Amino acid sequence: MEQQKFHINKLRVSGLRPTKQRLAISKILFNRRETFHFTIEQLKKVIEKNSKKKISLATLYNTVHAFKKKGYLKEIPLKGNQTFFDTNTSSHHHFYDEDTLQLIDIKDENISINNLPKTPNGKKIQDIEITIKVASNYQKQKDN
Amino acid sequence: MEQQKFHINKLRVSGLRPTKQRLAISKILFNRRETFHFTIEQLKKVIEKNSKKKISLATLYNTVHAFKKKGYLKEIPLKGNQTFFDTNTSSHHHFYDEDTLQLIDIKDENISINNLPKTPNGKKIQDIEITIKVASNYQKQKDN
DNA sequence: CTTACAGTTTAGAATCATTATAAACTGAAT
DNA sequence: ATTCAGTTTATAATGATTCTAAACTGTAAG
Ligand SMILES: [Mn+2]
Ligand SMILES: [Mn+2]
Ligand SMILES: [Zn+2]
Ligand SMILES: [Zn+2]
Repeated sequence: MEQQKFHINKLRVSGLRPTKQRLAISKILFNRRETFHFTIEQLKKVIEKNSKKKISLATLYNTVHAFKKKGYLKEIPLKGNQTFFDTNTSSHHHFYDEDTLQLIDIKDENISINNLPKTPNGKKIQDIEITIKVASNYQKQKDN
Repeated sequence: MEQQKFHINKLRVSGLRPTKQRLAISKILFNRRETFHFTIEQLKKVIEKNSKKKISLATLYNTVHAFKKKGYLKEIPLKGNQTFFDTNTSSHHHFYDEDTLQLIDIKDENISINNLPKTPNGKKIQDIEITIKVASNYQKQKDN
């Protein structure tokens, strides 16, 4: 288990105790080649499949927010009842598939916005993240 | 009251009975020169100021959703606990002031996105709306 | 190896925006 | 005036998230 040590160290460095729960969640979130986009509810299901001991919902919330605070996760601004998290913490854009409710990273670094108007007086831009809703054409638009 | 007739007609044409409540809400929403961005809670407060008879919260929700369905309001995709509505129903972009929690229309028609990557297979773009978060520079970024 | 304790986990309660329910009310057609 | 579908309303229900306070545990010190 080389990964194990890696995650333990990462947690220690962050001032977070490497508990069983945090390690289990770390493995599921960060032992991946691809970006992982998820809601807490989705994460719960993955945990229930992969882990024998159950982790309480409160701990899932606690841990995900702790990871976010430490910069290991990003929260994705998306309207809807549930909040999305993203293991890709760089500033980037998304397609949002309204059929499957899945986020898809836009890897193209060349995407750009032109002719941006001046920002309101005394304000600075904090963040620009574009979410492009896509769906199968024939379907009715969601009543979101 | 020319406006009154206008709103009554608009409601009738839409297949909505022109009730006292709907007329009161119509006046507040649509007798404006500027776009109005609001949450239900904000609308409730404006109503309470301007109208002697109170309108139940359920009716506010019902009416706003009815107006949205008829195309007189747009729901703005914005993360957060409360949903925003917009009297400007055209496709357009926003600044979101994180200090005041206010939406501001971007009127510049020339804004454009360049180098958009191809959409996922079999999917069509439904909507692109950009929300640019702004805030006073000196402030800490919101823990949204 | 024990002890001690801050940090962590947990079940369950609380919160809060929104939606559902079902009874009372009302606009408007007859 | 009568009638009834459409509407309003108080209230309950829902569902995601946060809070609470008690039990537990990683680890530093002895
Ligand atoms: Mn809605
Ligand atoms: Mn959060
Ligand atoms: Zn992403
Ligand atoms: Zn607008």
